[in-house]
This record gives sequence, C-alpha cells and structure tokens, in this order.
Amino acid sequence: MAQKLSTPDTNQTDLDQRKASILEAVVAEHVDTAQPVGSTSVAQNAKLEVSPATVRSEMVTLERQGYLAQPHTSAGRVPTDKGYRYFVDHLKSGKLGTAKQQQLSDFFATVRGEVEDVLEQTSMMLTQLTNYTSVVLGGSSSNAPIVSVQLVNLDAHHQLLVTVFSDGTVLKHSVFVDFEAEHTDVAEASKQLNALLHGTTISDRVQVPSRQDDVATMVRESVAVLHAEQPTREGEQVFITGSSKVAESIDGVDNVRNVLALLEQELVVVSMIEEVLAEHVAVKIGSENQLEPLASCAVIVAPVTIEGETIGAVGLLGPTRIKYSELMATTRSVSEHLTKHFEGDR
Amino acid sequence: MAQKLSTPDTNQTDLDQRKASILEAVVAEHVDTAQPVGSTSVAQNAKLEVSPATVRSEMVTLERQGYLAQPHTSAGRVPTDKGYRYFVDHLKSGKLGTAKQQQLSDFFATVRGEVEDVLEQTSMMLTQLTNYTSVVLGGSSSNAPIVSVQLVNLDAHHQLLVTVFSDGTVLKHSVFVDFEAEHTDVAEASKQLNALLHGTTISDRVQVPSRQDDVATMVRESVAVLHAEQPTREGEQVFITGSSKVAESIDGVDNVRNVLALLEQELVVVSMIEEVLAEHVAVKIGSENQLEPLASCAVIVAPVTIEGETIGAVGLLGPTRIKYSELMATTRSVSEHLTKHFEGDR
DNA sequence: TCTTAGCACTCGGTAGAATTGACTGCTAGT
DNA sequence: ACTAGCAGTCAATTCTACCGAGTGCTAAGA
Repeated sequence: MAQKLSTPDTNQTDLDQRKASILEAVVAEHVDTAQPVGSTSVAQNAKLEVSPATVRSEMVTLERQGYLAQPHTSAGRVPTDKGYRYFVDHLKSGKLGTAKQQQLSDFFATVRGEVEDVLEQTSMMLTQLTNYTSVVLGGSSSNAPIVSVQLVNLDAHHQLLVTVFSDGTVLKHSVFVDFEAEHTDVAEASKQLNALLHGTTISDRVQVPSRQDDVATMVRESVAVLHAEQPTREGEQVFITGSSKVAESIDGVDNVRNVLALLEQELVVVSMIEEVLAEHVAVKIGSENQLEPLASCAVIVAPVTIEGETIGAVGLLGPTRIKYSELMATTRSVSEHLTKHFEGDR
Repeated sequence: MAQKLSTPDTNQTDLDQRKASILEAVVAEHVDTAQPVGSTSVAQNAKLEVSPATVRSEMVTLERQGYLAQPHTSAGRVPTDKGYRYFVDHLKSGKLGTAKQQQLSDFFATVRGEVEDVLEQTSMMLTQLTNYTSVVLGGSSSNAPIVSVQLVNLDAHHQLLVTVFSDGTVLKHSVFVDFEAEHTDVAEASKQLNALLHGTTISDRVQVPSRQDDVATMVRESVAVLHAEQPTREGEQVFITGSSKVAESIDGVDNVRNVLALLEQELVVVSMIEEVLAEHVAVKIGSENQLEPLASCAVIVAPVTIEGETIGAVGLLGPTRIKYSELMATTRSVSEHLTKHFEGDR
C-alpha cells in the first residue's frame, strides 16, 4: 500500500494472458492441496514455457494488484477473495460429470410426494453429491391463491383455522374466542370464510362482516389471524442439510461454531440467499458476504424460476477453497431440474 | 426425586463414605477445570482430614474398581463413565437457581401459539439457558382422534387430503387419481371421508366402500394414503436447537462432526431418546449410549406426561464433563413446566 | 491395621537451539 | 524480456534439557 508508482491498477479488471494463467494455476493447485503455491510448481503445472523466476516476478505483480497473498515471507502464494473472484468471473461454464448427471436425473425421475418433501430430499441429495452444506428455499405461499379455508372446533373456546393454498401449502392457526362456540356456528363461520377468502391471496385484504354475533366474530378473528401471517417470511420453506459438513470443510473451531450458529438462524440464511439472488450473482466469495461468520466461506446460489418468476433457490455453502467450476455446474443443474420438476406439475 | 433404588448389581455398587467423597471431589473438580485431578487438591478440597497419600491409595482402589482412570502414569485421575454414573446415582436432587427458575416461569407465562411453536421455543430457551444442544420431542399424532378430514381439489388429477387431529395437529397428503375428478365428486368424497374417519385414530382400520365409481375411488385412495403414515415416526415433532453448541463443548473435530451428523438424522435422535425414556433413566453417560458418536457425550432426558401417559420429552446433550446436578434440575423443571402448560390447555 | 511423611520415579509439557527446506527477491548475464 | 544463480527469510521440525505435577512404594508412627 505504501508505494504505488507507475500503474494505477484500481480499474484494470483484465490481466494479460500469462498472469491469468498463473492465477488460474495457483487457484487450481491451492484448491487441490490447501497449501500455498510456489513459483516452481506453477511454472511446471501451467503449461507456460517460462522459468520459475519469471513466474515469480509476475506473482509479485499479481500480489500488488491484490489477486494473491503470501501467508508469510517465505511461503508460496494463496489466492485472495479478489483472486477467486477473477477466477470465477473468467470461468468458462463447466460441465457436469456424466455420472453425477445421471445420478441427478435418476433422483428427479423417482422423487415424488409433497413439495416440502421434494425440496428437502433435493437438499439432502445435493449435500450427498457435493459433501457440502446445502440450502434449498421454497417460495413463500403468500402469492398463491387460497383454495380452501376450514375452521375446526378443537374445544369450546379454541378453533383451528386450516388454510389450503393452490400450490398445496397448508397453514394452520389457532383461533381463540371468549364465548362457547356452537358446532353449528363454527360450521357456518367456516362456510362464510370459504366464500370470503377463496381465490384471494394472503396479502389481499377482504371485507369482513361487522356484526357482533358469534359467527361474525369468529370470521373476523380468523381473517385477522391469517392476515397477520408475515407475507414474506413465515411461509418460506427452508431446508438446510449437511450442517455437519461445516465441521470438516471449514477450519478453525471458532469459525465452525460461528457458521453453525448462523445456519441455525433460518431467517438470516433466507435473507442472505435472497440478497444474493437479488444481485443476480451466482457466487459470493469470502468477504463479499455481508455476514461476518461467512468471511471464510463461499456461497453458491442458483434460482428456481417458473415463467421468469423466482419461486425458490438452491444454495451451497463451503470454504472459499472450493471447486467452483464443478460445484457451480452442479448447483445450476439441480436448480434447473427443480424448475423442470415443478413446471411438470402445472 | 427421580431416584433409582433397585439394581442389586453384580459388582459392589456401594463405596464407603470416604471413597464416595473422593470420587465426588474428583468429579466436581474435573467438571470445573477439565483437567485430571491430583491427590493433593482432593485432600484439600474434599473436607476429609486426611493426607494426599491416603487419598492416593484410595484412588488406586477406585481405579481398580473402574470409577477413575489415569490419562497417563504421572497424571491425576479422571472419572470414568462408571464414575460419573455413581456420582449421578448418588446425587441428591439439586435445586434450580432462583434466577433461572424465574426465567423459566416468565417464559412459560408469556409463550403462546401453536403447539409446534411452543415446543420449538422451549427448545430454544433450554439451549439458551444451558448453552448446550437441546432436543424437544412432541408426541406423535397417531393417538389423537381425527376431528376433521377434508379433500381439496388442487387440479383435475391431484387432490390434497388435509387431516386435523384433536390435539391440533394437521397432516396433509397428496392424492392422485387417474380420472378427471369433478368438483362435486371431490366434495362428496370429502363428506364421506369425514363421516368415515371422524373420531377414529390413524391406527384404527375402517371399512372403505368397495364401489368402483370416482367418489369411492377417491375415498379409498385417501384412506389408504392416510393409513400409510407411519404411526410412530412421521407424526413426531422434533425440535433440535443449539447444534452449534456441540462445536464448543465437545472436543475433537471428528467427534464434533460425528455428533453433528447424528443430530441431523432426526429419526435416530428420536429413537435414541425414546429408548432412554423407556428405561426410565434420566441420564445416559458416555458409552452407556448405544450410539457410537455419543461415546463422549452425556444425554439428559425428562419425559413430559399427561395423566401418566408420556406425550413428549425434553433432552439435553453435552459432554460427559457436565454439571449434572444443575442441568438435570433444569431439564426436569422444563419438562414439568411443559406438562403444566399442556394440562392447562385441556 | 490404618495413616502418613518421605522419596524415587515417570512422563507430559515447555522452552530454546539447531537444522531443514520451501520459498522468495534481487542481480547480472544472456 | 527472460533466466540462472544466489543470498535471505521464515515456518516447521527435531532434539535436548528441564521442570513440575503427580504417582507408587516404603518404612515409621498411632
């Protein structure tokens, strides 16, 4: 940082051919070995026909420009977050191994059941496929229209409101009243609720009866409790699997602890992934993540869309030292399969 | 309170007063410091008026009997699982600090919402209170009678069966038919299902119509899919919180990984806890656990019962080096609060 | 017989010195 | 512009010596 003379490097996002190759070689080897990479192995490994000395001087430049870093003076180089970023941005989109491709196809060919189950199993399969923590997000039910509403008597003062959405989501809410509800009144309220809410979404406001009798009260209570549902969050379906992989892929006990603690807060995970989605980025590397604990992690995200609308997402969490090409391809492929799967349902 | 008085035991299960005190002192100090405990500190700490030399010779005996172990020749002693077991069995049931007592009361005074939410929040609060991983189990819905069944049309070939149980549990199942279902037929099937299943439990078999028309087919399908539900497992509600605490309380990366991996398998956790419940034991220590990965863990379990019937459980997972007295009291207290909470609902 | 003081012994942990080896940066020569 | 060669740096490793916590044993006292 002290002296920077001839090259105003802030903006140049392109490296010449040779530097790019060197950077790529460093990333490749470091991902593989988890060790700092020295000039000799780069000179051999990258098929540049130059001597280590030349590589060294290039590396000095790369380090000045912030793509590489040295753990200590006499060690090899390690890619910085910026280095990984360059690597990822200039990655020609990788292909998935046919074995894995097959495995994925098989999985999606045989999987069935409720949406939740499919999402959860997808997450598990992604974890199993990659050996990293996987997150699968299902869209919130706030947008789906209501297909059916039913008020069920549990006991005199306590009813259960069961709401079914067109996408198959079911929500339940307790409703309490301070009078003793008659069975017939509950049935009537149920009927009225159905008439009132059928076809609306949870964010639509509806006209409720203002009468003061028991039935009207129950209807009002029910609508209120349903609309109190947080449209963005509560309905979200989040499936996080393979948290234990964190322990083996991230190093440093503290790091592990922090990441695990973060993964326990579903809301945080959801908003993190949504944020990445919003930026239309596929990968967040290390410090690019806003969240402190993820400073040593890479997050890969792929959206699940139907007709241009994002209804979910597939995410993968690992260390920055990760096989980007392969894992991005895997994640993308899973999200595509999911998309197709749900399109087929329509 | 929950003392065990039976077990004649093959080995001599009783230690003389002095040995017991020494064992207790070793446990106490080791729990506190995580270090092997030497004869001198025991001699001082336990209010025995004997010299370290005497303590040493007693310790030799205790080691022969399997209550203590030496990490290496010139180190102090550490309690074995058997040692902890003796300690726990002879523990006079501890009291809960008033601060925590208050915190618990406050929590249960203010908590409300669906059963699931209460259970989950309870688990979170237990984690927060103890700094260990907590598990809360809600009983399966298999025993509760069905209050309402509804078949909802999602699209022509695809219906959703929504079942409400008297305890407020809601289950949903997809039903597929190979004809195009009429709305009126679905409504009729729904009505018949209600008549058929109302008041039964999931494990009751019912007489289904054998006719071949659409309505009867849907009824048959629905009943089949509902009864296919695993009575013991699927309905279980499991809430595991604070997995990240594993990383800070258990040592050895491998250990951490294994325990975390185990915690991800809800079924395994459930059956493990149910097993402990079945044995009417409050604590499982180290190798007493059947599960390999828990060899270095202690599990504390307390049942939640209503009218003598076990409807759930509260569990705590930590290292064997744990404050048994306090944590057993806490766990028991939480389970009692939960019991009271649900009794109040009835 | 039980207890205790004393003593020799064991062995993990730590601290320091020496060595190794994987790198680098620099320079001078092609 | 490239490269060979060289001196320098520093983490990691090994070795040594040593400390100290804690033991087991023994012999003497109650």
